[in-house]
Amino acid sequence: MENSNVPLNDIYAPEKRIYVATDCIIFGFDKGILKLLVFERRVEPLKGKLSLIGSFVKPNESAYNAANRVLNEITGLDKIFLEELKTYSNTDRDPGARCISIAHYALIRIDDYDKELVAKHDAIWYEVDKLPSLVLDHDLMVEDALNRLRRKARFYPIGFELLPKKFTIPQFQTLYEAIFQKKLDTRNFRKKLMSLKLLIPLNEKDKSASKKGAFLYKFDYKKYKRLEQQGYNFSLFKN
Amino acid sequence: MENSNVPLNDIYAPEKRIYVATDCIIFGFDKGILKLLVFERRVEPLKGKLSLIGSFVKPNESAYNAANRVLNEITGLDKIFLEELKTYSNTDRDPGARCISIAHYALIRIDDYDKELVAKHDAIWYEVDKLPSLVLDHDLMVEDALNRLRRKARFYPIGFELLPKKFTIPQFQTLYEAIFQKKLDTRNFRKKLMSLKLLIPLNEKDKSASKKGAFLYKFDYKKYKRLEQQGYNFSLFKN
DNA sequence: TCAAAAGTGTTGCCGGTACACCCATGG
DNA sequence: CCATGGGTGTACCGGCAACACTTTTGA
Repeated sequence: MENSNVPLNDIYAPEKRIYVATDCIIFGFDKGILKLLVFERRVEPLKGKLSLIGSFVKPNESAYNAANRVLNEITGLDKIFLEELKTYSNTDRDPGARCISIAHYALIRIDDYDKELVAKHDAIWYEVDKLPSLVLDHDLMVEDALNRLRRKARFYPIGFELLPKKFTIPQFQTLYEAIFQKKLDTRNFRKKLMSLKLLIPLNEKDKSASKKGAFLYKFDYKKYKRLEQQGYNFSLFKN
Repeated sequence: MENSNVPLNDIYAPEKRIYVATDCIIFGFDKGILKLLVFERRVEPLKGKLSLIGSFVKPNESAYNAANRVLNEITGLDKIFLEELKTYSNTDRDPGARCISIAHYALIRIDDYDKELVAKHDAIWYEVDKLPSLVLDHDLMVEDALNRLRRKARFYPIGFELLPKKFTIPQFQTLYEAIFQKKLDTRNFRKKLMSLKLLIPLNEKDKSASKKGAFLYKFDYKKYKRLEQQGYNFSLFKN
């Protein structure tokens, strides 16, 4: 708004209050499958119904901070990938009150989070394509978040946000196949990923998935951030 | 939020109220220059200061509707390009009150709008790169909107939203040069634009800019929308 | 007749895509 | 010794970028 330093009752509308909340679409990747963290209500109202995890935005925090707080309460994680998705503000979206939600989406490493915390909050990981219907407009939020994730993953190598800190190229590829729901060519994917020069090779192999074992890498986050600020083009596919 | 059908005082936080507003970053294109519509305060407080045009979101409208209403009040225009940009919700962004703003950006044809309405609202078109500092966090909003416009224009031929209904190829190119702030190659630009097959040639010339005159075209909006839904790739440049 | 903008093709290069086989190893 | 997944190279093709001259016409 364009004003400030004026008494509230002067320019700030005395209209009916609008509540401000945030909801988080939390993606994880586990055993080759893309998952979503949702929350099952164990009490009335809407007992047994699934919903995204959210909260009101408190007076002393930004919407981003609110989303971050929610995420931290449930997963114990901090400083993870968290971005604003969009705002949902239809007047009839929440029959309980006039309430808008500033949705955020997050990418987390499933093996990092505190499993006890997750369980304690009645949160459950669902496979993205087996997710039942959620309350309110949360299905729409999930759909929008998936589209956003796909666009983002096409142009940025954000896959690493969902993988363990040490990961293999085949893991990375499996993740991308899960996101885009199609098979990718091993050689081309590898070539492209390597050409970004953002993976630091480790002298270690992960033998959990094969007898031969695959080399582990870690992501050069600092270099990535530097290039990103220079507007570097990371796109992993054209189509 | 995850709840509904419960008394307000039950789950809806009784915390200090957060006000919900929207601000519009309105782009126009006139005489080869990219412009922004801002609003000059003629009364205290902040007399003479420039600000974006905004409003509180009313209880009976969505944020998008609020932005649309604001735009309509000032320009008389309806059904124009209008998209959510992002939400600004830092606790200290508005010293007058705890207020968040769901910013939207709009692209309008300057020759279409009602000049009287604009003048009556103390609104002024400023060249984008000569824009003075605005109040609150509005400078940041403008910067974000410009980046968004550039990204959007790189992947979608949205230029037509800013041009008159009948326009010439050189006009289109000048607009893109204004957006990206660099010269583009005439032949390549034309070739690429034509290859999209979204321009309908008219048997008319516009001689206002040259003696030879340039052919006029109109945009095939329906075909564009159809292709857009199919996920067609419109990108006008790679870099 | 000239100034000023409109319009037009070709070529090289880079990057995307398609495609099939050998390697290493644990069981 | 074999089944399983890891890892590698090449050839074609389309699209991007670079580049200069002719056309039209009002003044």
